[in-house]
Amino acid sequence: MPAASRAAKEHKEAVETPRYDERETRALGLWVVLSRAAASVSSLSTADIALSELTPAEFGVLELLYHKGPLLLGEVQKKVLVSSGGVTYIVDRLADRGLIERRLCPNDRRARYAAVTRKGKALMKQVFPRHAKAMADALASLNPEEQAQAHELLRKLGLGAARAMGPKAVK
Amino acid sequence: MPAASRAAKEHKEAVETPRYDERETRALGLWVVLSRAAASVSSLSTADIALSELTPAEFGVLELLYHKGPLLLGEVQKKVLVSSGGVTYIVDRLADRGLIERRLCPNDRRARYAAVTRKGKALMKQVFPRHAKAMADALASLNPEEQAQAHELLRKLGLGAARAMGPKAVK
DNA sequence: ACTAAGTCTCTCAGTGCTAAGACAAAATGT
DNA sequence: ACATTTTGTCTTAGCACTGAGAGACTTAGT
Repeated sequence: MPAASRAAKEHKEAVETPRYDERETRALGLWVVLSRAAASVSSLSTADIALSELTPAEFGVLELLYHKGPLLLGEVQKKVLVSSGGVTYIVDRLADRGLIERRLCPNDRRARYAAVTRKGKALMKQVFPRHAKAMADALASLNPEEQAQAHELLRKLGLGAARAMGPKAVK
Repeated sequence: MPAASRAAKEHKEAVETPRYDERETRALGLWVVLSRAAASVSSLSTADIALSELTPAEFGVLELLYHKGPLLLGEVQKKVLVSSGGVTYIVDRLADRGLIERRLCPNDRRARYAAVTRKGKALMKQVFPRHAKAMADALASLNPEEQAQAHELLRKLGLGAARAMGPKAVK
């Protein structure tokens, strides 16, 4: 963008946007419905997951490993957005129940893989389809077209917000 | 992803990826971007609120009382979606810091009002505008039109999900 | 009146998580 | 070769909640 037209645009906004806080009102309103929608859907998701005697975070890790195969704990952490201590805790619990197991990493003696056991696979095979259906039902108030629109908007929003918080990784 | 290439990709580690129907795939994908977007925006919100030495829940209660005036604790609970024990806890903390105070209810001796003190008002007066701006920035990757679309879709989604979980109040 | 049921707040034990730091191993620089 | 920095996981302490229940009070039914 040429400097001249940018300056023109800035001038224009400064002049023609007297109600500066309309932007904020709109944003706050959107943030309210966003967090409420997420909370409601999350509540349905959690309720379904609880039927399997798992917490959402446990389910998240188990499902991740089920669909992606064995992963290093650090990779798991990046995917599920939990602190490093949290990953250890969750993996401990799943391992105690025999649903996953830790494996040594041949190239790096600090690292550990987490891998779903046969028991874990059996559980997911039984539980995941029901969960998928529960989520489809939870979002059914939007028709496919609307879901596609929402998906695109939220993707954009999520990326923008993630960028805005900088590369601030979860520790 | 075409079924053929997915099958080829799976060959590596014997990961079982049964085919789910399109409705469920779409719903799961939407749920992922929804929760990620909410998490990112929430993270920005929390970071801003933390500058005032408040947790998000404390800020939520304080802001609610600031804008709506004194409310019974039960009313507060309904608005901020926290358990009854949580409301007591949060109100305790805000009251300890002198930002709000409890008041007797003339008509019902069980009930208590929570009301923002002068100190609490002063804090909000100083902090809220900055927070509003922070949220506007956090959502700025969507233009006003897109924000309006997202608002409408999320409102619909949230209402549908809330209805689906029945009148299951927070205890 | 009296009882039963409902409502409002608070208590308390328990939980899933975070943050900070410790430790070991690996990568990088010198 | 060695020192430094970085990386990957685990440990520990602590926190912001939740859930179940109790006590105090009100309301409704008889």
